[in-house]
Amino acid sequence: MGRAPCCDKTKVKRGPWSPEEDSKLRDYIEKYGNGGNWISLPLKAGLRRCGKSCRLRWLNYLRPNIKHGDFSEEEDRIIFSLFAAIGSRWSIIAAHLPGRTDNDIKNYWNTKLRKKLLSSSSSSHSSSAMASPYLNPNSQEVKRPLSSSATIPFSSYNPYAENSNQDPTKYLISNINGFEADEKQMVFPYSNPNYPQDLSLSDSNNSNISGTSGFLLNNNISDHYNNHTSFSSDVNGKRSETMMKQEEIMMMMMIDHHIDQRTKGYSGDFTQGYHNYYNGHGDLKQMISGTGTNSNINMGGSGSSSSSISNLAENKSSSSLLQHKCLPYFYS
DNA sequence: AACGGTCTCAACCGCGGATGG
DNA sequence: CCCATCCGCGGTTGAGACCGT
Repeated sequence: MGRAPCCDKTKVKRGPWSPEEDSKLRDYIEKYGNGGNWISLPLKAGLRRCGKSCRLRWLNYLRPNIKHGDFSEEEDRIIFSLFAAIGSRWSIIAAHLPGRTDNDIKNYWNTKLRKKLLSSSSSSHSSSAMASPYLNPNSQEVKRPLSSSATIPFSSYNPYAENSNQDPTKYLISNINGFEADEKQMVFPYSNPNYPQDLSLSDSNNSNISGTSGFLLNNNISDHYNNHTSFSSDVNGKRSETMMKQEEIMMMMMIDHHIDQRTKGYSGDFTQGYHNYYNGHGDLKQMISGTGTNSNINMGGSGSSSSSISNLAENKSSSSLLQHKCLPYFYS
């Protein structure tokens, strides 16, 4: 016993749209809008089409400012990053790519990007730096994090989702920065331009990407946790383990992104450290939870700090904090 | 040129959630 | 609270384009 169909399939046209139909639909919507009711629109617009078909045609093809054609590397990067964070939530991902539709991104992922991952899994020297975060370093098997069969349901993955009718990605990101969501705010891994000091990366004094030092992760987040009581009260004064895991993942993505940017044009090996800059015993989780003693993390390579850091990767194409530290959540 | 296999992407399907009576 | 209706989403399909032989 299935659900009743939305329209009489014998009375509506199906299949590809003709230019005449496109023109009728475009003219009608530009004149009257959809009137808040797609089902009744075809009749009013003089189209023998299902309302859902009209909606789809408008949203995916006819509406203004739709971008067709190849995706840029930057768009690839955003898709990869968001897919790693939230899985196949195409509409949310599309919201961060102006002019792209969820359908476009879904098709692009299924036909191109997924293959990019597969090909990178069989090559230890992938040319795609962004592909690496999705490789399981142990099995060399590619999995889709947070797919429908993922181990972490989204409701628990984002403990704030049920309290927010906002785009959960934005909500999450805004909470990382400790501020209200801002529609104009750029999505992670780009820092909030209004508050660049809150969570940012900068090059340390001795930033030689071929070895001696590296990057500083500047974190004033714990201050915000202390100062933003309404945020804290959302979770009864404490941030959940899940929330902190998410923040950790987001930070790793940001660090990866920064390293990728900083090492453009550099083809040699480099090492990537991960430790408390001053005390040598902190880690990202401590920093996020506010239990660490410092707000900086050195992302350096060899040199004076090398004895206390753990080198996570030796080759740029496979070096990724996300790969090494984030995947346990996905694969557990 | 002809054919078969592969790829692309617009369109469809059905489900879950939101909404309103 | 229940039910009907509609919307939006993610998964899937299949016609046509493309490619290799």
